[in-house]
Amino acid sequence: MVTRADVANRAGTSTAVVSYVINDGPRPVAAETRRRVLEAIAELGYRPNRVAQALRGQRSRVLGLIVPDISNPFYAELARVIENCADLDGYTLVLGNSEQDAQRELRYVRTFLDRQVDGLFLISGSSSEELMALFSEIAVPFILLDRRINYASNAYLLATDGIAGAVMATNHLLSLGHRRIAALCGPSKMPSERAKGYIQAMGQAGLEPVLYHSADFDRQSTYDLARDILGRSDRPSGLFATFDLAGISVLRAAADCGMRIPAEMAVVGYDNIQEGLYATPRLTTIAQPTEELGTLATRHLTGLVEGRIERTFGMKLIPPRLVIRESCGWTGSSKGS
Amino acid sequence: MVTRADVANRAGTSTAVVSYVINDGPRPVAAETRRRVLEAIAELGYRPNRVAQALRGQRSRVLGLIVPDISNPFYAELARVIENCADLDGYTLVLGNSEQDAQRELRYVRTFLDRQVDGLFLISGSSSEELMALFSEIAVPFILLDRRINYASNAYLLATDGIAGAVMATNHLLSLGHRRIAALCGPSKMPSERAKGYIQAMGQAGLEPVLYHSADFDRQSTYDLARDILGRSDRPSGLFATFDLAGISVLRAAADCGMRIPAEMAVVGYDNIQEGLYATPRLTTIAQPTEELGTLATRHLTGLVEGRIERTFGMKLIPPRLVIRESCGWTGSSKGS
DNA sequence: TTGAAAGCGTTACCAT
DNA sequence: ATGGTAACGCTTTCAA
Repeated sequence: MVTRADVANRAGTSTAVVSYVINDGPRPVAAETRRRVLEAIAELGYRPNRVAQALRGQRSRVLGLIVPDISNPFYAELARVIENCADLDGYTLVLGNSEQDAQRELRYVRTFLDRQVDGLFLISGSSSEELMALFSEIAVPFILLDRRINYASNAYLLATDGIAGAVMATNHLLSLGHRRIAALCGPSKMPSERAKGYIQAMGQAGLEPVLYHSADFDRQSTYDLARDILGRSDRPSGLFATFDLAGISVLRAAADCGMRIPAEMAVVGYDNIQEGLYATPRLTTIAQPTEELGTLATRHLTGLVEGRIERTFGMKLIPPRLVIRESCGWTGSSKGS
Repeated sequence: MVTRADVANRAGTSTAVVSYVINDGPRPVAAETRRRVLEAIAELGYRPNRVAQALRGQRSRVLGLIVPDISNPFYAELARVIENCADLDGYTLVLGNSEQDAQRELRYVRTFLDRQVDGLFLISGSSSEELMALFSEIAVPFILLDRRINYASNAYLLATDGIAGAVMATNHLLSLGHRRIAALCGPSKMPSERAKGYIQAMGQAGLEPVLYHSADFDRQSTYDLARDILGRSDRPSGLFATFDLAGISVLRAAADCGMRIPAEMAVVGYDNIQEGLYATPRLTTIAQPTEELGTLATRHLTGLVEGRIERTFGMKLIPPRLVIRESCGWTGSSKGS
């Protein structure tokens, strides 16, 4: 490994001066000396050791991202945006799959902290209570993403407005004339904003909410639940799947039950993952602006890290939007995207 | 930050001894001293700084993963397996999206190397020639994953046998009676093993291969291409999509053209991403054993890193397997999974 | 059995 | 304008 000392040696100067030219400061270097240093760097193919820099300075230029499951398309799409954005700002991303497990989340937070990450993105699958213990440990800027937590603490939260989105979804079904509308949610131990929005909209319409909970957030368990729901005699005519993966499972389950969508049942999803646009029928859904969410999150976090932004605690809710496609029938108002 | 010195202080001993108890060596510690140290660690909540450890030792316990695009389900699923496996072995994963760009791959390799990763997984989107420059820079154990590269160098390659898989796919179509079989491939600048296998199988059957190339590996461009193919008067009766994302685009395009699958056209995909099992119709495909691939890759890389495995250059090809579902019609032989 | 100290590659302060 | 050097937190050798 070629080190700074080698460069200094070759350029006939000291390591301090090499630092000055590399970092353009904190002190000036004579033009001629700078030239020699640059030359030595090029000749030796020297590149600074980031680990040493991280140890010495306070900055590693590494950001941590903890997601429940990277193979879930929504998180994968978000991770892509964040990684790209971070890379643009000169940050490297370390990744952790928490599997919705509070213990694992905590473990990753610690590991990342021990690795001196400059900041942390956390898409938590845990409840607010479980998170409290975690919060107090996080000594770097961090952003809670996507899942709305009942934080009483030092977090900055960035998400789409789940209540508003769910209200939109439910109202869309309502506007299409449906009255027996159910919601397909994830595991019940995690009451979501989306369920709340659905309940609220149903209440406003004077209707009784019906919630179904899947065992997990994956395809298999949502498919199983969907089969179950579709097989019931009191099955709803409109279904709000609180995440697209579940919505797509419903599509599949309906096909397997010989039930046509949207003719015999309307389905709205939530997230707007790419897959929904290619599903058959195309899934009507509530769009989270993934690009915007990821970009804002990264900008904010790097801003915090670099001290360009004042560390304010609070949250920013991005308005979701309804994307009308085929799974609820046409209203003729939009073609969707 | 609580450091080793604080612990030593509190325990009334030296930092060396603290090291000995933490690392269980390299030298023994008296039971009583060890007790005091452990106590101090617990009381102070001390955790070793991994950056300092990495700088001092030669090991960072970080592995790099470079994928073309983490939002591609196949890579996301693979990344998940790798991350889990690495975590089990005590390694943290850093992630890079290369976007199939040789320049970006090189940039990530360098960045990761500068961060002292212990090893590297590379799923390259580049040609063998472009990679040569890159290979020579990699000074740590590394594994080429999934894409078969014409390496002449120091890489260990782990992939499913693309030729065998493509032959399987083509033969399946052939066995169903199809004669006009085309292959839908990714960008032509990247001739794939899969295309070769298809050509080979067609040749063996005395048939003329027909290759179509999409502009990119994403859904949009494969969908566009599929529309184009389906609209042709000389359209094939069987289509081999060399990756599932493309296969699913074909499904969608067919629905939009009013063409029924498998009745009017048979489709086989490749990769066996989860999505294919929930698509309508369910996609018949060639399965890459993602779990096995990721596990083997990680085991091998950590083995290399830890010197448990001799560094042999070469490749390991895992046999793919045909998963028969609905998109080619039934042969009655298997129900698929 | 344990303490002191060198050294990993940087950075930045104190000198000159 | 530049050289020397301490310090970042850790590991391990050398001495005791």
